[in-house]
Amino acid sequence: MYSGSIKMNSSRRKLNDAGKRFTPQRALVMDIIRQGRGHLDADEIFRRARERESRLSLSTVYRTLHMLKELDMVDELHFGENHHHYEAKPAREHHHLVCLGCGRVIEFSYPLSRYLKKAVPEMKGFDINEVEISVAGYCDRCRRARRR
Amino acid sequence: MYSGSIKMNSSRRKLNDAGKRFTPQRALVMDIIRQGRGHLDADEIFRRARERESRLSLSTVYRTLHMLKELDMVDELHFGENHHHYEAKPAREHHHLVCLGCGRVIEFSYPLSRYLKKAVPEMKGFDINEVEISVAGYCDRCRRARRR
DNA sequence: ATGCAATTGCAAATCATTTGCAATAATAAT
DNA sequence: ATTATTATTGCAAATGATTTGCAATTGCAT
Ligand SMILES: [Mn+2]
Ligand SMILES: [Mn+2]
Ligand SMILES: [Zn+2]
Ligand SMILES: [Zn+2]
Repeated sequence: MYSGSIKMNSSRRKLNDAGKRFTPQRALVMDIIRQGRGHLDADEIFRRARERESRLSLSTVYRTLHMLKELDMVDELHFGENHHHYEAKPAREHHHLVCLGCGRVIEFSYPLSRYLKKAVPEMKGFDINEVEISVAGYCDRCRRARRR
Repeated sequence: MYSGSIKMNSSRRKLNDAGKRFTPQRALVMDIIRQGRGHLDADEIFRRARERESRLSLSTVYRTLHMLKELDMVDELHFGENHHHYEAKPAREHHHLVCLGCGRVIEFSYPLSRYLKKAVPEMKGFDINEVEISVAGYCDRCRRARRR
């Protein structure tokens, strides 16, 4: 199903340490998220996984995504749609611009959590688990095309 | 269904100007969002509206929310759940802390859009329509209760 | 008051995600 | 290596949120 890479053993380790089993379907989903360069939704992950392993079920994809989120190996992104997107946990904090015209997702890094802690009084005593900025608008290309 | 207030006439104006009709069900939904001090989800809006007008349908609530969002009279909030929340378009830009323990929503103001435009190079040429920060974590109270 | 398009309620449809369960397979123990 | 123990899987059916088709109703310009 999926043979191996540098990342694979460390993934197996992480799962096993958490009392989880390292299955081929989980390896496949992880691989697709990593190769997909983030921002895939559950169904897209499912479709791509299916090309490689046609017996895989959508429930397994969902269950795996849950688990990976739980283990902090993926982030779940919310683009204001009614489904989520997933990306491999990135090294540095970054956020996303989503173009309402073409759907393109542009990443930018911005250490929001740090700024918030400094700048926002309501933040005192609040223990941050997860911060997400999302910006919707029109990218360069689409903006040009549309004004007129 | 709903009689009137200072806001009502301006709402009627806004709708009519946009070629929309000012119906009692729309007035009711708007009123509930305003009184509810924001952060209600569609179903909660529906339940509250129903107490006052039992024939109102859930589709009408959804259709109205869509329209109000389109006309920029409400904001749709995404708390990382699989449904949305709504609040009357606020005067000043503010964002939300959501407590994973008790569900409480704490507001804070932070002019993110301004900062982003200054600080983020990817922002050049991007035309912002909507910016949302959401922070999930544990509030003061819950944090205390939980550690141990 | 009239006419007509916009809006409504209702039921059925759709979309995203979850769940129950019996069969299968990953790991730990032999 | 074999076996036993349980987590995991696939599948089908359930759920939750939102949307849609349609005939009946109603706002609003005339
Ligand atoms: Mn990203
Ligand atoms: Mn608010
Ligand atoms: Zn674009
Ligand atoms: Zn709390």
